[in-house]
Amino acid sequence: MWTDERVELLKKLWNDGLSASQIAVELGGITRNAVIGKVHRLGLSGRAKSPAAAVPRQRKPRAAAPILRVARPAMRGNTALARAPVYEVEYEQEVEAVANVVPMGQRCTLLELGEGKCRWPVGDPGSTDFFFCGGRTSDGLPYCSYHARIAYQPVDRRRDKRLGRV
DNA sequence: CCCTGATTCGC
DNA sequence: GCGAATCAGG
Repeated sequence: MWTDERVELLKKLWNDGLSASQIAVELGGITRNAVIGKVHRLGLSGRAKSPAAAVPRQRKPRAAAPILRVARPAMRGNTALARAPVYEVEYEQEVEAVANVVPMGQRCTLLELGEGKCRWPVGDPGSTDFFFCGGRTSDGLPYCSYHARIAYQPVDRRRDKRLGRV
């Protein structure tokens, strides 16, 4: 039922650049088809050419969130502990870099993981920004080729690579 | 496959 | 007027 109120909200959200499905969720109890249909009838159709570019995703909203780290391969017992402070800082840089590389489309949650999806974790598991890579697994490994490359390098080499000392 | 908006057409 | 089904595109 399109009350004046809901139509008003629809106009606002549509002009704010939200997608039809997002608006459908906001309004509730309605499908994106209904939203699109209404948008057409209102003559609001035709927006920004590239919605993807129009909606820049936020990153690093939190300044100093507590870091909960997941276990990662290639960590070597004692030495890992010794270099933890340094690694911590660099890990955040790595996350930022990786987060900008992994396409939105393939990212997935824990429950969405499955055979053939890269299980590499990106970010702080406690954060809403956290996600698993979800890329195509390579050669039966649980990682995509990109992350497999990182996973099987010793910590030292990985750090060197990040610091441009390769 | 995930998603996007556009269009059609029976209700 | 409404929106599910379908289409075309990324």
